[in-house]
Amino acid sequence: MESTAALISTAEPAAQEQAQRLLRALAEPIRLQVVQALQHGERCVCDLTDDLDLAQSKLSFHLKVLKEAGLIRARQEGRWIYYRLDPAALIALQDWLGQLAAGCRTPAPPCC
Amino acid sequence: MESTAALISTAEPAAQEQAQRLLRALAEPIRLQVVQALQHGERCVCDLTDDLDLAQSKLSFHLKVLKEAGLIRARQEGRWIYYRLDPAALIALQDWLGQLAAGCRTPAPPCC
DNA sequence: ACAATAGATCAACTAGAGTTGATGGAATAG
DNA sequence: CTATTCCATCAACTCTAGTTGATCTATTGT
Repeated sequence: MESTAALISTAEPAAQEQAQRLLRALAEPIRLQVVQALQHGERCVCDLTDDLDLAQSKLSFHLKVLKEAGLIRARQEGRWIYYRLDPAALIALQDWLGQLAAGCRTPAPPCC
Repeated sequence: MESTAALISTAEPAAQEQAQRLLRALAEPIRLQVVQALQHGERCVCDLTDDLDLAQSKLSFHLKVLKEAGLIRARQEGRWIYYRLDPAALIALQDWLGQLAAGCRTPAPPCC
């Protein structure tokens, strides 16, 4: 499960797929809170359950989604598991949005 | 329904709300296709139904979601309605992601 | 006025994502 | 070894978001 962050472009279909995965992962209230909670550094799951006042099972579910999307990474230390954001994923999505925004400055085509 | 694109910041709760709305709107396959189809300029609904091979009702539903999120804008001309991307919304989301990415460079705090 | 076309809206249905509570595995403490 | 803590996983349930087909409004053409 390595980072595919670099090759994002609105043209390539693989890029669209990655953008989609990142967007779907981020587009959920709890997962957005998790991402914000990780904004300033690593947190273990027990910290996050306290911070966000979530059932452990629920948090674990959302962490898995974020991890599979490539947005966060896990590191085990003793019996704790520390999660952290992967900036590359965020930047990849940022670039993808930038390309979209850049594109819509061109003149409109005629219709029908 | 004016643009609130400018005031996005990961700190403010209003910013989180806007980011959430934009993310939820983009995180759907058909809506992502619509956004891509609008990438290079305005299109009317009839063009989009052809381009994406969608039922008119279905497309209309997704256009409404995108519009309510502030990602697209509509313009009527005769009996056609032209939709276009709002670059400000894309850029706002882009900035929001940039702040997240910038934050996760700080050192990790201790746990438990 | 009438017919035709573009597009929005609505109600009923469907499917998938998220929730919940319980169980299981791994690491540590005693 | 046993008990405990941290976390992942699973099955059953719930609920919201998207789909579908029909209907409604507005605009244009004849």
